[in-house]
Amino acid sequence: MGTPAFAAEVLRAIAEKPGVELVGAVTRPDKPKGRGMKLLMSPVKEYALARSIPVFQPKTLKNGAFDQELAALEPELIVVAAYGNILPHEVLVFPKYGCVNAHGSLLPKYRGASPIQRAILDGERETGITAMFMDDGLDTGDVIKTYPCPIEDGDDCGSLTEKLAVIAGKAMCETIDTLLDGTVTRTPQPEEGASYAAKIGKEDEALDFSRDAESLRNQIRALSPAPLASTTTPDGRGLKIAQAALGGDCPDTEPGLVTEVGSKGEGYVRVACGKGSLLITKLVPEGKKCMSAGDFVRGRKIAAGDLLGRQPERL
RNA sequence: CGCGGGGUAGAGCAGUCUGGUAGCUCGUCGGGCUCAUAACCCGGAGGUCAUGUGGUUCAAAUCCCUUCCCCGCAA
Repeated sequence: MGTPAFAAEVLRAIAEKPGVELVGAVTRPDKPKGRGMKLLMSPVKEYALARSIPVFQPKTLKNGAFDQELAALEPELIVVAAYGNILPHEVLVFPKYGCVNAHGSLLPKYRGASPIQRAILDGERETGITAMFMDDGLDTGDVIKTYPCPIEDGDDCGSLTEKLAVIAGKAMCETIDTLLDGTVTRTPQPEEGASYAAKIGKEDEALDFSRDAESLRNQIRALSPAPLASTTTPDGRGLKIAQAALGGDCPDTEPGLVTEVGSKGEGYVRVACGKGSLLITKLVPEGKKCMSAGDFVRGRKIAAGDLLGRQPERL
Protein backbone atom coordinates (compact mmCIF):
# COMPACT_ATOMS: atom_id res chain seq x y z
CA MET A 1 0.00 0.00 0.00
CA GLY A 2 1.43 3.31 -1.02
CA THR A 3 0.94 6.30 -3.23
CA PRO A 4 3.85 8.55 -4.31
CA ALA A 5 7.12 7.84 -6.09
CA PHE A 6 8.72 6.86 -2.81
CA ALA A 7 6.18 4.05 -2.44
CA ALA A 8 6.50 3.06 -6.08
CA GLU A 9 10.21 2.46 -5.56
CA VAL A 10 9.46 0.22 -2.59
CA LEU A 11 6.89 -1.63 -4.66
CA ARG A 12 9.44 -2.11 -7.40
CA ALA A 13 11.98 -3.57 -5.00
CA ILE A 14 9.47 -6.03 -3.65
CA ALA A 15 8.07 -6.91 -7.05
CA GLU A 16 11.53 -7.83 -8.30
CA LYS A 17 12.28 -9.91 -5.25
CA PRO A 18 12.21 -13.64 -6.00
CA GLY A 19 9.76 -15.71 -4.04
CA VAL A 20 7.34 -12.90 -3.38
CA GLU A 21 3.86 -13.16 -4.77
CA LEU A 22 2.21 -9.76 -5.01
CA VAL A 23 -1.51 -10.20 -4.75
CA GLY A 24 -2.31 -6.53 -5.15
CA ALA A 25 -1.27 -2.92 -4.87
CA VAL A 26 -3.42 -0.52 -2.92
CA THR A 27 -3.15 3.19 -3.65
CA ARG A 28 -5.26 6.27 -3.29
CA PRO A 29 -7.96 6.95 -5.87
CA ASP A 30 -7.09 9.04 -8.91
CA LYS A 31 -7.95 12.57 -8.06
CA PRO A 32 -9.13 15.34 -10.35
CA LYS A 33 -6.00 17.37 -10.23
CA GLY A 34 -4.13 20.09 -11.98
CA ARG A 35 -5.43 22.84 -14.15
CA GLY A 36 -8.28 21.28 -16.01
CA MET A 37 -9.73 18.31 -14.31
CA LYS A 38 -7.05 15.89 -15.25
CA LEU A 39 -7.28 12.59 -13.49
CA LEU A 40 -3.81 11.77 -12.38
CA MET A 41 -2.88 8.29 -11.27
CA SER A 42 -0.39 7.76 -8.52
CA PRO A 43 3.14 6.53 -9.30
CA VAL A 44 2.29 3.32 -7.49
CA LYS A 45 -0.67 2.69 -9.76
CA GLU A 46 1.38 3.51 -12.80
CA TYR A 47 4.04 0.99 -11.86
CA ALA A 48 1.54 -1.64 -10.82
CA LEU A 49 -0.29 -1.37 -14.13
CA ALA A 50 2.95 -1.71 -16.03
CA ARG A 51 3.71 -4.90 -14.10
CA SER A 52 0.16 -6.22 -14.34
CA ILE A 53 -0.25 -6.14 -10.58
CA PRO A 54 -3.90 -5.82 -9.56
CA VAL A 55 -4.63 -2.29 -8.38
CA PHE A 56 -7.09 -1.34 -5.67
CA GLN A 57 -8.12 2.21 -4.91
CA PRO A 58 -10.59 2.25 -2.05
CA LYS A 59 -11.67 5.68 -0.96
CA THR A 60 -11.20 4.61 2.61
CA LEU A 61 -10.31 1.46 4.50
CA LYS A 62 -12.47 2.34 7.43
CA ASN A 63 -15.80 0.82 8.37
CA GLY A 64 -15.10 -2.41 6.58
CA ALA A 65 -15.12 -0.73 3.21
CA PHE A 66 -12.21 -2.84 2.02
CA ASP A 67 -12.91 -6.04 3.93
CA GLN A 68 -14.26 -8.01 1.02
CA GLU A 69 -11.35 -7.30 -1.25
CA LEU A 70 -8.92 -7.90 1.55
CA ALA A 71 -10.44 -11.26 2.36
CA ALA A 72 -10.38 -12.27 -1.29
CA LEU A 73 -6.73 -11.34 -1.69
CA GLU A 74 -5.67 -13.24 1.42
CA PRO A 75 -2.42 -11.33 1.90
CA GLU A 76 0.05 -12.88 4.31
CA LEU A 77 1.77 -9.55 4.73
CA ILE A 78 0.96 -5.94 3.97
CA VAL A 79 3.80 -3.56 3.23
CA VAL A 80 2.93 0.10 3.63
CA ALA A 81 4.92 3.09 2.42
CA ALA A 82 3.50 6.60 2.29
CA TYR A 83 -0.01 5.40 1.58
CA GLY A 84 -1.80 8.44 2.88
CA ASN A 85 -4.75 6.72 4.48
CA ILE A 86 -5.14 5.36 7.96
CA LEU A 87 -5.29 1.61 8.35
CA PRO A 88 -7.99 0.53 10.79
CA HIS A 89 -7.34 -2.14 13.36
CA GLU A 90 -9.11 -4.88 11.40
CA VAL A 91 -6.76 -4.39 8.49
CA LEU A 92 -3.66 -4.22 10.65
CA VAL A 93 -4.32 -7.60 12.20
CA PHE A 94 -5.64 -9.33 9.11
CA PRO A 95 -2.43 -10.60 7.48
CA LYS A 96 -0.62 -13.55 9.02
CA TYR A 97 2.59 -11.58 9.28
CA GLY A 98 0.93 -8.28 10.04
CA CYS A 99 1.56 -4.88 8.48
CA VAL A 100 5.01 -3.45 8.15
CA ASN A 101 5.88 0.11 7.24
CA ALA A 102 8.91 1.88 5.84
CA HIS A 103 8.99 5.27 7.51
CA GLY A 104 11.21 8.11 6.30
CA SER A 105 12.94 8.94 9.55
CA LEU A 106 14.79 7.39 12.45
CA LEU A 107 11.89 6.75 14.77
CA PRO A 108 10.74 7.86 17.23
CA LYS A 109 11.89 11.12 15.70
CA TYR A 110 9.64 12.67 13.06
CA ARG A 111 6.59 10.50 13.28
CA GLY A 112 3.90 11.60 10.90
CA ALA A 113 3.25 12.83 7.41
CA SER A 114 6.33 14.79 6.36
CA PRO A 115 9.39 13.33 8.10
CA ILE A 116 11.83 14.00 5.28
CA GLN A 117 10.86 17.63 4.80
CA ARG A 118 10.89 18.31 8.52
CA ALA A 119 14.31 16.78 8.97
CA ILE A 120 15.82 19.04 6.31
CA LEU A 121 13.88 22.01 7.60
CA ASP A 122 15.41 21.49 11.01
CA GLY A 123 18.89 21.28 9.56
CA GLU A 124 19.40 17.66 10.59
CA ARG A 125 22.60 16.01 9.40
CA GLU A 126 21.24 12.51 9.47
CA THR A 127 17.96 10.76 8.93
CA GLY A 128 17.06 7.36 7.61
CA ILE A 129 14.47 4.67 7.16
CA THR A 130 12.80 2.79 9.95
CA ALA A 131 11.28 -0.59 9.24
CA MET A 132 8.51 -1.15 11.72
CA PHE A 133 5.40 -3.06 12.60
CA MET A 134 2.33 -0.92 12.45
CA ASP A 135 0.04 -0.52 15.40
CA ASP A 136 -2.99 1.63 16.03
CA GLY A 137 -0.94 4.74 16.75
CA LEU A 138 0.61 7.10 14.28
CA ASP A 139 4.02 5.61 13.47
CA THR A 140 4.30 4.29 17.00
CA GLY A 141 4.71 0.56 16.32
CA ASP A 142 7.62 -1.63 17.27
CA VAL A 143 10.83 -1.04 15.36
CA ILE A 144 12.28 -3.87 13.31
CA LYS A 145 15.42 -2.14 12.18
CA THR A 146 16.67 1.34 11.39
CA TYR A 147 18.72 2.28 8.36
CA PRO A 148 20.55 5.59 8.83
CA CYS A 149 21.28 7.91 5.93
CA PRO A 150 23.32 11.11 6.08
CA ILE A 151 21.82 14.34 4.80
CA GLU A 152 24.41 15.83 2.51
CA ASP A 153 24.84 19.55 2.23
CA GLY A 154 23.72 19.48 -1.37
CA ASP A 155 20.66 17.37 -0.74
CA ASP A 156 17.20 18.74 -1.22
CA CYS A 157 13.98 16.97 -0.50
CA GLY A 158 13.92 15.41 -3.95
CA SER A 159 17.38 13.88 -3.87
CA LEU A 160 17.05 12.76 -0.27
CA THR A 161 13.69 11.16 -0.93
CA GLU A 162 15.19 9.21 -3.83
CA LYS A 163 17.99 7.93 -1.63
CA LEU A 164 15.63 7.00 1.14
CA ALA A 165 13.27 5.28 -1.29
CA VAL A 166 16.05 2.98 -2.42
CA ILE A 167 16.96 2.25 1.19
CA ALA A 168 13.32 1.66 1.99
CA GLY A 169 13.05 -0.86 -0.81
CA LYS A 170 16.01 -2.82 0.48
CA ALA A 171 14.75 -2.51 4.04
CA MET A 172 11.43 -4.02 3.14
CA CYS A 173 13.04 -6.88 1.25
CA GLU A 174 15.24 -7.57 4.24
CA THR A 175 12.24 -7.38 6.52
CA ILE A 176 10.40 -9.92 4.42
CA ASP A 177 13.35 -12.29 4.68
CA THR A 178 13.51 -12.04 8.46
CA LEU A 179 9.77 -12.47 8.73
CA LEU A 180 9.91 -15.63 6.68
CA ASP A 181 12.82 -17.22 8.48
CA GLY A 182 11.59 -16.13 11.87
CA THR A 183 14.60 -14.05 12.83
CA VAL A 184 12.68 -10.79 12.88
CA THR A 185 13.17 -8.65 15.96
CA ARG A 186 10.89 -6.03 17.39
CA THR A 187 11.82 -3.24 19.75
CA PRO A 188 9.30 -0.87 21.26
CA GLN A 189 9.98 2.77 20.49
CA PRO A 190 11.31 4.81 23.37
CA GLU A 191 9.08 7.74 24.15
CA GLU A 192 12.12 9.86 24.73
CA GLY A 193 13.11 11.77 21.64
CA ALA A 194 9.77 11.29 19.96
CA SER A 195 8.61 14.11 17.74
CA TYR A 196 5.87 14.72 15.26
CA ALA A 197 6.47 15.85 11.69
CA ALA A 198 3.35 17.75 10.71
CA LYS A 199 2.36 17.76 7.10
CA ILE A 200 3.92 20.58 5.11
CA GLY A 201 1.36 23.25 4.35
CA LYS A 202 1.09 26.59 2.70
CA GLU A 203 2.25 28.35 5.85
CA ASP A 204 5.59 26.56 5.45
CA GLU A 205 6.19 27.96 1.99
CA ALA A 206 6.56 31.70 2.51
CA LEU A 207 10.11 32.89 3.02
CA ASP A 208 10.69 35.35 5.83
CA PHE A 209 13.91 37.13 5.00
CA SER A 210 14.24 38.54 8.47
CA ARG A 211 15.29 35.10 9.59
CA ASP A 212 18.85 33.89 9.28
CA ALA A 213 20.17 32.69 5.94
CA GLU A 214 20.89 29.16 7.06
CA SER A 215 17.39 28.36 8.19
CA LEU A 216 16.01 29.95 5.04
CA ARG A 217 18.24 27.75 2.96
CA ASN A 218 17.03 24.72 4.85
CA GLN A 219 13.50 25.80 4.13
CA ILE A 220 14.26 26.09 0.43
CA ARG A 221 15.92 22.68 0.40
CA ALA A 222 13.08 21.06 2.30
CA LEU A 223 10.51 22.31 -0.19
CA SER A 224 12.45 21.56 -3.36
CA PRO A 225 11.52 20.34 -5.93
CA ALA A 226 7.93 20.74 -4.69
CA PRO A 227 6.01 22.70 -3.62
CA LEU A 228 8.90 25.20 -3.40
CA ALA A 229 9.51 28.09 -1.03
CA SER A 230 7.85 31.26 -2.22
CA THR A 231 8.17 35.00 -1.98
CA THR A 232 7.09 37.96 -4.06
CA THR A 233 8.76 40.37 -6.45
CA PRO A 234 8.38 44.15 -6.13
CA ASP A 235 5.57 44.15 -8.70
CA GLY A 236 3.58 41.81 -6.50
CA ARG A 237 3.98 38.69 -8.55
CA GLY A 238 4.78 35.34 -7.07
CA LEU A 239 8.27 33.95 -7.13
CA LYS A 240 9.36 30.53 -6.04
CA ILE A 241 12.88 29.73 -5.00
CA ALA A 242 14.10 26.31 -6.08
CA GLN A 243 17.71 26.46 -5.02
CA ALA A 244 19.98 28.76 -3.08
CA ALA A 245 23.35 28.83 -1.37
CA LEU A 246 24.61 30.74 1.62
CA GLY A 247 25.98 34.08 0.52
CA GLY A 248 28.05 35.30 3.43
CA ASP A 249 27.66 38.38 5.58
CA CYS A 250 25.54 41.26 4.53
CA PRO A 251 25.47 43.73 7.40
CA ASP A 252 23.13 46.64 7.93
CA THR A 253 20.87 45.85 5.04
CA GLU A 254 17.14 45.58 4.97
CA PRO A 255 16.08 41.93 4.89
CA GLY A 256 14.73 40.92 1.50
CA LEU A 257 16.73 43.52 -0.37
CA VAL A 258 18.48 42.35 -3.51
CA THR A 259 22.02 43.60 -3.06
CA GLU A 260 23.64 42.17 -6.15
CA VAL A 261 22.82 40.15 -9.25
CA GLY A 262 25.03 38.08 -11.53
CA SER A 263 24.06 37.69 -15.17
CA LYS A 264 26.89 35.53 -16.40
CA GLY A 265 26.40 31.83 -16.79
CA GLU A 266 24.04 30.40 -14.22
CA GLY A 267 24.09 33.73 -12.43
CA TYR A 268 22.82 34.51 -8.99
CA VAL A 269 20.67 36.87 -7.01
CA ARG A 270 21.98 37.90 -3.62
CA VAL A 271 19.33 38.65 -1.06
CA ALA A 272 20.00 40.10 2.35
CA CYS A 273 18.58 38.16 5.27
CA GLY A 274 18.17 38.84 8.94
CA LYS A 275 21.54 37.27 9.37
CA GLY A 276 23.83 36.65 6.42
CA SER A 277 22.57 36.47 2.85
CA LEU A 278 21.32 33.98 0.31
CA LEU A 279 22.57 33.42 -3.22
CA ILE A 280 19.54 32.33 -5.16
CA THR A 281 20.56 30.15 -8.08
CA LYS A 282 17.34 28.61 -9.39
CA LEU A 283 13.85 30.00 -9.30
CA VAL A 284 10.39 29.83 -10.83
CA PRO A 285 8.63 33.08 -11.71
CA GLU A 286 4.87 33.06 -11.74
CA GLY A 287 3.63 31.65 -15.02
CA LYS A 288 7.09 30.45 -16.02
CA LYS A 289 9.21 27.38 -15.81
CA CYS A 290 12.09 26.79 -13.49
CA MET A 291 15.09 28.79 -14.66
CA SER A 292 18.53 29.75 -13.46
CA ALA A 293 19.00 33.02 -11.65
CA GLY A 294 21.13 34.17 -14.57
CA ASP A 295 18.24 33.71 -16.99
CA PHE A 296 15.96 35.61 -14.67
CA VAL A 297 18.37 38.52 -14.45
CA ARG A 298 18.93 38.53 -18.22
CA GLY A 299 15.21 38.74 -18.79
CA ARG A 300 15.26 41.99 -16.82
CA LYS A 301 12.95 40.73 -14.16
CA ILE A 302 15.02 41.76 -11.21
CA ALA A 303 17.86 44.08 -10.33
CA ALA A 304 19.87 45.20 -7.36
CA GLY A 305 17.74 47.35 -5.11
CA ASP A 306 14.55 45.34 -5.49
CA LEU A 307 12.86 44.18 -2.35
CA LEU A 308 11.56 40.63 -2.10
CA GLY A 309 8.86 39.31 0.14
CA ARG A 310 7.33 42.68 0.82
CA GLN A 311 3.83 41.43 1.28
CA PRO A 312 3.28 40.43 4.87
CA GLU A 313 2.02 36.91 5.23
CA ARG A 314 -1.70 36.93 5.54
CA LEU A 315 -2.75 34.28 7.96
C1' C B 1 -16.14 24.35 -19.15
C1' G B 2 -12.60 26.75 -11.81
C1' C B 3 -9.10 31.70 -12.08
C1' G B 4 -4.79 33.65 -14.43
C1' G B 5 0.22 34.01 -17.10
C1' G B 6 2.80 32.34 -21.41
C1' G B 7 4.61 30.14 -26.56
C1' U B 8 9.50 35.73 -30.88
C1' A B 9 17.58 32.98 -32.45
C1' G B 10 20.58 27.73 -28.20
C1' A B 11 18.62 30.48 -23.02
C1' G B 12 15.84 34.51 -20.68
C1' C B 13 13.01 38.63 -22.47
C1' A B 14 11.29 43.37 -25.31
C1' G B 15 8.29 44.60 -29.35
C1' U B 16 1.59 43.60 -29.60
C1' C B 17 -2.44 48.63 -26.80
C1' U B 18 -1.24 53.08 -31.31
C1' G B 19 -0.33 47.16 -37.90
C1' G B 20 4.75 49.45 -41.89
C1' U B 21 13.21 47.18 -42.05
C1' A B 22 13.38 41.31 -36.25
C1' G B 23 15.47 44.14 -31.19
C1' C B 24 17.93 43.50 -25.91
C1' U B 25 20.86 40.81 -22.19
C1' C B 26 23.52 36.23 -22.47
C1' G B 27 25.42 31.93 -24.99
C1' U B 28 28.01 30.34 -29.42
C1' C B 29 31.77 30.98 -33.56
C1' G B 30 35.85 34.05 -35.55
C1' G B 31 39.28 38.05 -34.72
C1' G B 32 41.73 41.76 -31.46
C1' C B 33 43.82 43.54 -26.66
C1' U B 34 46.61 41.36 -22.46
C1' C B 35 51.82 38.19 -18.74
C1' A B 36 46.88 36.39 -18.42
C1' U B 37 41.44 35.91 -17.98
C1' A B 38 35.13 33.82 -16.95
C1' A B 39 37.45 40.92 -17.96
C1' C B 40 37.44 44.43 -22.27
C1' C B 41 37.00 45.73 -27.84
C1' C B 42 35.49 44.32 -33.00
C1' G B 43 32.88 41.18 -36.24
C1' G B 44 29.74 36.81 -37.77
C1' A B 45 26.23 32.89 -37.73
C1' G B 46 21.60 31.69 -35.89
C1' G B 47 14.17 33.26 -36.04
C1' U B 48 8.70 30.37 -41.82
C1' C B 49 7.54 35.54 -34.43
C1' A B 50 3.61 27.78 -31.31
C1' U B 51 -0.43 26.16 -34.89
C1' G B 52 -3.89 27.18 -39.37
C1' U B 53 -2.86 26.24 -48.05
C1' G B 54 -7.59 30.80 -41.29
C1' G B 55 -10.02 35.88 -41.42
C1' U B 56 -9.43 41.43 -41.96
C1' U B 57 -5.71 44.56 -44.65
C1' C B 58 -2.03 47.59 -49.81
C1' A B 59 0.73 45.51 -45.57
C1' A B 60 0.05 41.22 -39.57
C1' A B 61 4.88 39.20 -34.39
C1' U B 62 1.11 43.12 -33.80
C1' C B 63 -6.11 43.17 -34.82
C1' C B 64 -10.00 38.76 -35.07
C1' C B 65 -10.82 33.40 -34.96
C1' U B 66 -9.04 27.83 -34.59
C1' U B 67 -6.11 24.04 -32.52
C1' C B 68 -2.01 22.27 -29.72
C1' C B 69 1.47 22.73 -25.76
C1' C B 70 3.83 24.87 -21.10
C1' C B 71 3.36 27.19 -16.27
C1' G B 72 1.35 29.71 -11.56
C1' C B 73 -3.09 29.88 -8.35
C1' A B 74 -7.23 27.37 -6.58
C1' A B 75 -8.84 22.38 -5.42
